Amino acid sequence: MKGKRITIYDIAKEVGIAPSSVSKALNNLPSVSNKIKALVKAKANELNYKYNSNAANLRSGFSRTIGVIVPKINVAFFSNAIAGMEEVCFENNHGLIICQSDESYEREVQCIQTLIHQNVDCILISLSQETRATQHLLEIKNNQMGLVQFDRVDESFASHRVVNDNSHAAYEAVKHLIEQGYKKIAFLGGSDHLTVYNDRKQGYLQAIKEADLNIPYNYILDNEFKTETALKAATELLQYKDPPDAFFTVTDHAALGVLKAAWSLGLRVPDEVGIIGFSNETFTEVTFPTLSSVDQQSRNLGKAAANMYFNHMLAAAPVNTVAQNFEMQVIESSLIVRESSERVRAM
Amino acid sequence: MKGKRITIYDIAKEVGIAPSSVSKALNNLPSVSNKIKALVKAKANELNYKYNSNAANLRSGFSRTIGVIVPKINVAFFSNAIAGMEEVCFENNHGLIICQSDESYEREVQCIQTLIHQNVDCILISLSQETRATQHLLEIKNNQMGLVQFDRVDESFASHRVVNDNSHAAYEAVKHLIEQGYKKIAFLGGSDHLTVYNDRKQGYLQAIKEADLNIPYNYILDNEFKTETALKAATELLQYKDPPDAFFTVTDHAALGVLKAAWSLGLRVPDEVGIIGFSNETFTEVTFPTLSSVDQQSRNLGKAAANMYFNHMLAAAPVNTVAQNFEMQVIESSLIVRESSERVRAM
DNA sequence: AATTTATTGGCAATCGGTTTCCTGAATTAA
DNA sequence: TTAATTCAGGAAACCGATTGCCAATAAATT
Repeated sequence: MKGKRITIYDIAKEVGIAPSSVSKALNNLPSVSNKIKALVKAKANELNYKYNSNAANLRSGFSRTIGVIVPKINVAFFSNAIAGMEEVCFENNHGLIICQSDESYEREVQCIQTLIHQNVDCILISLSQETRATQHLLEIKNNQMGLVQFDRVDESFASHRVVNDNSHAAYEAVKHLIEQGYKKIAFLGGSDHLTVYNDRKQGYLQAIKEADLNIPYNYILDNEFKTETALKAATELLQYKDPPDAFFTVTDHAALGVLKAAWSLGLRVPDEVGIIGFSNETFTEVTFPTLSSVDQQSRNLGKAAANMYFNHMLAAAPVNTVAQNFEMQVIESSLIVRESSERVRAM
Repeated sequence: MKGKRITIYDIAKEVGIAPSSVSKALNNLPSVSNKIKALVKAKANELNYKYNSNAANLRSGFSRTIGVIVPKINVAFFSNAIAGMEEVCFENNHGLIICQSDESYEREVQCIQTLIHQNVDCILISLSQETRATQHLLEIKNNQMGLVQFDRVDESFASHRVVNDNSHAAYEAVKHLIEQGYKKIAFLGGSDHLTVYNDRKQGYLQAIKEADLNIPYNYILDNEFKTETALKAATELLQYKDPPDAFFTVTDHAALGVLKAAWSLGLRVPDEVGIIGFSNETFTEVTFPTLSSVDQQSRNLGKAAANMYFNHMLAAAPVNTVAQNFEMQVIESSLIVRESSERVRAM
């Protein structure tokens, strides 16, 4: 740190008024005349003054910064969500600090510590795969900071939330498969302690039930959300004497695994095997055939999460801190029908 | 802001020593005994003390935070680079603030202002498409903050830099095409004021020249880095009476466009048309056929950019501020050969 | 035993805005 | 004209950690 930074004291001296008045002028407070305001602003500009948010934050208690913790920053869903958050923060003149837990509970706890030290005003978090406890979330609240859970949330922990309509989206997806004439629809799920995956499973089950389909129990698998494992699982299922004629998977990566399995077994998609994945990853548009998927509106979800803070927590006076009621927003997903699930009308 | 935050004063009172000693103990400074250190740390833990970085930063001048500005956060290359930076920052106990310029010069300037206000110690930046001037970069230096340009850099502006070996990588890619027997290799480039794209073009040209191939000038196009435009351009080129037999494109998206063009014209890839893209996007693995591409080691690049600060700027005493010599690191890319460029040995 | 040298810990200033309280002047009301 | 009310702007405390300097005690040296 070398060169002297321009401060409000420098401006005050130049203009010939008190530092406190400079502060008031720069913040457009009413107790200072327009003439002075203009003078101060002009001089600030002239001297190329940069206000020091550390100083301001220290005094005011607000950092005008919010933090976000995601499992993986380079997963399309999360990076899009972050892009949305960043947009909203920028509009509201707030900074955004990003941390990734790398799907580790321990890292997640560390991230929260870091953000507490940084004194962020609010934390937006999507839980890691490993996370079961919520002790660390409690600490956020103990430090008087805002908290918004998004996507991978713990429903038992009271806080504002933004989630997808996972169950309903899955229901629609499976219903679409049924409408296309598929009757033996297998399910490849995720870690079942994560509600996002579990909700998708419920949606699947509901659609199956409504259509009164008879699905063998071994068509319904958990923990098959990666390409490789899904490839293996699908290959096995498809070689049964009574194989599934369609797959609904909780991730696009799993859908890709199924596609590869069908391919290597010489089965035609969608004629002999229908496939729908989840998340609408970029690659779903370029596989052969292209993969149907559920689009989660991740960018909007991110915007909604950030707005949860700006609309419901920043302004809101902390009146009834005891009987708080938390907002819960559901972002609608939409089914993107591509080739892998649309049978040519040759029934 | 409600509940009182625990400060070093609280700890001091409880332990019965001065606040300054608490600070020294917590920072492991030598002028405090181990006994006191243990006492202080135990008490800090007990009281659940969180240190306030705003206060510390204000006094010390360092924020232990670095800022990164990228054109788009949700582009695989950048989100991976950011993931790498985040990792390095985390290891070094620094925060990372992320901003996106959205390919706009104006936004880029605003991002820099924001980061200056936040008082970050260093800014890592990859320039937007629109950016031509570097006035705003100068301001970073005027504010005594570190600056590292990465990927999309302005070579005329003196600063630390981390880039890919774009030219060489392109050269290798085109050489590979030539080795596969392609003779009429077209080039789809990017905005030519960006050195990254221009370097790739130079590498292409060099390989062409060395092989003494005769390429019609209209095979070499700029500003064709998106899927749609590349699709159109390739369709046109492929319908010439003397069409290209291969394409080298500066992005994978353009490569995808070419693939689609070949497809719709009924041309077989790689037999009749060879294709190599750039960036190794996720989707290159799942197209039909799969796309060869250049992997940029984006995560490593991000780590290198962040380490540039930790290794060369943080420790380095600002001795010869005038005759500074800037580090320039080149990250090696590697060619990933997939189906789209590997002709079955049927020559 | 006396004096020099280390070691340990405290005092107080400091970073740069923010905010409360207060004063003197200007405006309005009586 | 005098008293009451506004209003613009200033003085100073404050946020919480850091750090240079100093004092007191302990240790080492002669």
